[in-house]
Amino acid sequence: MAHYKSKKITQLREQLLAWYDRSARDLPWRLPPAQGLKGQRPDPYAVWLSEIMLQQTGVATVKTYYVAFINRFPTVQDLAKAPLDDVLALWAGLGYYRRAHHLHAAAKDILARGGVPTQPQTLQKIQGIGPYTAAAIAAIAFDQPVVPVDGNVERVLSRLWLIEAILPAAKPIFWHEAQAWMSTHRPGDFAQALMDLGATICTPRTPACNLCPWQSSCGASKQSRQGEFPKKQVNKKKPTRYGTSWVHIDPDGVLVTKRAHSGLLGGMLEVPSTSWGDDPSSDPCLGPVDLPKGVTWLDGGYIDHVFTHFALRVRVFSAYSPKSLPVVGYQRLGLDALAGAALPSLMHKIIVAGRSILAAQSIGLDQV
DNA sequence: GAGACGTGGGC
DNA sequence: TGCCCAAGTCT
Repeated sequence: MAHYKSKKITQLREQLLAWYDRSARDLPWRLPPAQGLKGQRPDPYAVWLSEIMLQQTGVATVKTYYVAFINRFPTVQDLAKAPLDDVLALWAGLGYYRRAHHLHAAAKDILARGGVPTQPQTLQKIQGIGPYTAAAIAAIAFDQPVVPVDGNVERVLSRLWLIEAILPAAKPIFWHEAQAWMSTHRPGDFAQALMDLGATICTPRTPACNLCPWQSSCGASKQSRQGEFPKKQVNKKKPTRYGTSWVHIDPDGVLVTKRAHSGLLGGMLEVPSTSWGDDPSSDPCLGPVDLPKGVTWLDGGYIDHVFTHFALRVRVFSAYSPKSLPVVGYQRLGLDALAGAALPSLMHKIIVAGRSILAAQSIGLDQV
């Protein structure tokens, strides 16, 4: 590290921390910087939980889930002793459900370890905690001198220093660049300040450079090339897959079953469905053979849903039975229990579509 | 290294 | 509509 850059970094650190002291976002899991300056630290459990929820997920979305989660499971003990299904139900709609499985297993692990580890190296041994999250928890919860590198930090640093390296291959370069900022002076606040800057000022599109404490030092801003950074590999187009689902409602509720614990929507509930294939005209009769017999299936059209790596078009059929109709291998989910169930957004959409078709036909009016 | 893994919002 | 984006991790 050249001496001039080291000196520059010290100055920039102070500018950013000063900005953070007056501009820090007020977040449910966060300790305000003023309290941190008085020697307080946030609850490591809260920091860990928030960081897991924030992986690839926006702050606005996480807030609601975080509050519900921390109220239901105020401590790591509460989480560790809870049934997995309760955890999945609270996670429903947040996505990346493997995170919830990891979180539950990690709670037991953390208990066994006597608490949340303080060192990045140890933190990374825990399920669901990678290089970023380990550094974030160590810095924010324990004021360890590390600089977590997430998408915000990559964007901010690439613009500041005009780093042309292409992500994600260049992740090691960014990690190295970021550690040059490491300091024992307020490392937790510095980490959060960097992320706040990326989230509120140095945004992907139309950054608010005029409000940025680093504007006069920013290479991209000087050259009006903010939009070029960070350099990223272009995304591949995602394929479309097709399937069929059946929404069956009787007095006990809608017919559902639990998906396998591994893979897509792992451990979550689903309505009877075909597998999802590449053929748009695949025969829906290839679906579950144990659907209720002797009911009239109404065609509910289709609904579209987009996953990370493929788009999905599901044809929906729905039917109502005025008397209980149990099906082997399935359970009934009461219609008043939908909101609190482990239903992924996709399945929620499908059920809503199925119900609206029945309602439109005035079928089972008071029940559907 | 590349692909799997959700969802909602912005433009 | 479609594409990008959001505090990544695991295989």
